[in-house]
Amino acid sequence: MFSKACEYGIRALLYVAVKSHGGERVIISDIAKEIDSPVSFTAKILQQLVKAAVVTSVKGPHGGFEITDEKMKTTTLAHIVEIIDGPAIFRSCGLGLGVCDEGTPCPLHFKYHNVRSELKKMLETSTLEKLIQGVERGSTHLKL
Amino acid sequence: MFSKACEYGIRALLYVAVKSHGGERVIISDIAKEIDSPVSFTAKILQQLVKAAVVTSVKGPHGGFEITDEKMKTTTLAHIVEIIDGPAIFRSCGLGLGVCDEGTPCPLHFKYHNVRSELKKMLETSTLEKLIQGVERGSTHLKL
DNA sequence: TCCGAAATATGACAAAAGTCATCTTTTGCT
DNA sequence: AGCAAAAGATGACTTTTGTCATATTTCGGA
Ligand code: FES
Ligand code: FES
Repeated sequence: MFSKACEYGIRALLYVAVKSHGGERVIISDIAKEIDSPVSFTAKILQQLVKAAVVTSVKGPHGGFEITDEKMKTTTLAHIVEIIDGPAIFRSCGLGLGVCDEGTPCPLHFKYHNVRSELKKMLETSTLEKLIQGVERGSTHLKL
Repeated sequence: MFSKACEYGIRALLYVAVKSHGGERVIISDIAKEIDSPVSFTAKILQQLVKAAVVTSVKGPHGGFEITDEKMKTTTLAHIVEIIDGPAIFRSCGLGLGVCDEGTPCPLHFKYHNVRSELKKMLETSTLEKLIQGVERGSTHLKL
């Protein structure tokens, strides 16, 4: 469904959000350990998200990643997926036609369109703030 | 969402089904032309589907691929996706956790589970027979 | 029986995704 | 000023996915 980069990116961001919520900055090695992901790859993805201004980074001693309460509230999974995997999943044809167009629909178009809308809605209504609540409560997990 | 192999496979099967419905066998070069796909790659995928007994092939002059009315009725997109891409899309965690388990759910689990079920239902209720109706009517397309 | 048409099998190759390692830059602290 | 800790940048490498090409097998028909 999503790329590995996207999966790691979301999990990393959620972990940063949990820590930032508790007032702590977090370093990449800690993130990778806590979400069980490759360190360097995770770093690359976080860089993308820093550029996209979703998360902020601080270099040097006692540096690390952090995310503001404001960003937690306004950033949705839809944003993150679009940044990392691009908009294709929200727009492209399920059967691989060049464009997904009501004018020349593929045989699956109308049904697929529904499911895709559900997915989109789900991602658009999932903010980081909401998602970390379960993690803080210990009822949901970022690794197994 | 689906791999290219899967997209080509579905489109190829639908084209075979349309032709078989009209009593014609169809050769690989014709399929590739009509669904706008690479010939050799499409051949490989069709071989997989022949092994899985979804479609039948006949070698030699006037050979080609064909699919019975019975198979068109009973074969769903869910079957095809599972044959080509495997069962991961129906079962794996949206955030890449090793297993998708109610016991140790990821923060997205419950919402994701819903969407995934919708997708599954959609694919399970889409038989080849139903899907080719639009193609025969000219209202849906296998290439643009 | 021989020829040609077709699927099948195999492997080389290219592109993309994912992983790993190394070096550079920035910055707080002593 | 110098050290060490951290992100940032870069590139090599591996694996997976997708593509292309070539040989082999099967079989109908002249
Ligand atoms: S045209 Fe295929 S999903 Fe819209
Ligand atoms: S555990 Fe992540 S989707 Fe079920």
